[in-house]
Amino acid sequence: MNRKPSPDHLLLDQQLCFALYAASRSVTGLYRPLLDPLGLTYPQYLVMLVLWEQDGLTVRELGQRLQLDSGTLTPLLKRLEAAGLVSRQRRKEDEREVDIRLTDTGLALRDQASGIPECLAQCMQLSLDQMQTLRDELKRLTRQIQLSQRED
Amino acid sequence: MNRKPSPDHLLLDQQLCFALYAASRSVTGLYRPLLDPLGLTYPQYLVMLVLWEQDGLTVRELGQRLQLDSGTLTPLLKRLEAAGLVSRQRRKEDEREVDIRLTDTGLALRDQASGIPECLAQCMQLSLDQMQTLRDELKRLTRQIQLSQRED
DNA sequence: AAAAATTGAATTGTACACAATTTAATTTTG
DNA sequence: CAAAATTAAATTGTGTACAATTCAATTTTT
Repeated sequence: MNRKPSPDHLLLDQQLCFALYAASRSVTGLYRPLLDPLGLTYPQYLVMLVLWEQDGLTVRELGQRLQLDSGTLTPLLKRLEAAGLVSRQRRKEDEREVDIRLTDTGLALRDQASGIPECLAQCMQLSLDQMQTLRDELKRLTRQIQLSQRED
Repeated sequence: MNRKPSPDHLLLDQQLCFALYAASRSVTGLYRPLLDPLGLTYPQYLVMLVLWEQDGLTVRELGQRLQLDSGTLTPLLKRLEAAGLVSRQRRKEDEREVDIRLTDTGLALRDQASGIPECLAQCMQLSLDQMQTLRDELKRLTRQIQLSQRED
C-alpha cells in the first residue's frame, strides 16, 4: 500500500519534449557535413537564409525572425563578419541599430547552398506533403507556446 | 535572362529544420520556470528522467539513451553531483565505467517533478492523441536520420 | 529643453553540444 | 603473456543559447 506505481508521465519515451529535442539535434547533425564545406555552422546557416531572403536587416530584426537574442547573435555575426560573409554597420538614422548586410562573398554562397534542402529532404525520407504537415504542426506548437508565455 | 528567381527551397519558413529548431527551443523555454524551483536545467531534467526510470546507469548508457556524449554529460553530471542529486563511482567490475546513482535527495525530487508533464501538456494545447502522433512522427524522423547517417 | 524612461547592442557569466584528443583500463592478438 | 587494439571517461576547444547587466542613443515626460 506504500508502493506507488512509477508515474508513466515521467517516462522519457513518453515525452514530446525529448522527441523534439532529439529530432532537432539529429537534423542539425545531418546539416553538419553539408555546411562544413561552406564554412558555416547550422545557426549561421539560418542567419544566411534570412539574409539571402532579405538583405540589410538589423540585429533586432534578425533576432525576431530567428527567435534569438543579441547575446547569441552578436558573437555569431562577428564570426560571419570575420569569415567575410557579412558586414556590420551602425545605422545612420539610429546609431543604436546595427545593419547586417551580405558581402559579395556572402551573396555568392547562396548558390553553393541551393542544393542543401533537397539533399536533406532525401535523407529524411519524407514526402513533400509529410514534410509540410509536420512543419506546420511544429509552427503551430511554437506559436501556441509563445502565446501561452505572454500570458504571464 | 540572367536573373534567376529566388530559390523557394531556401526560404526560412519553408524549412522543416527551422520549425524543429524553433519548436525545440520554445518547449525548453516552457520548462524553464517549472524546473527553476527544482534547481534543474532542461538537459539535467532529462538525465533525471532516465535515472528515475532506471537507477545506476553508466555515463555511456545515459549517453545512449539521450544521444549525448561524455563531453556533454561529464560536466553536467558533475553539476548534478555538486547539487547532491547523484553520485559518481567507478565500477568495480570495470574501472573505465562510471556508475551514476541517485542520492536520496535525487530520488525524492521525482515527487516534485511529477506534475510537470501535465502542466506542459496544458500549455501546448494538444490533445493526448495529437501529442502522441507528433511525438511518434518525430521519433520516426530521428530514427530515419540515424539510419541514413550510419550509411556513410 | 532637461530628466526620466525606453530601446538596441554588446558584454558577462553559466550551461550545454559536439568534434577531437588524451588517459587509463580492459580485450584481443600474435 | 606481452604488444596492439579497443573501450569509457575526461579533457580541450569552439560555438551556440540565454539570463542579466551595461552602455549609448533615442523618446517620452514633466
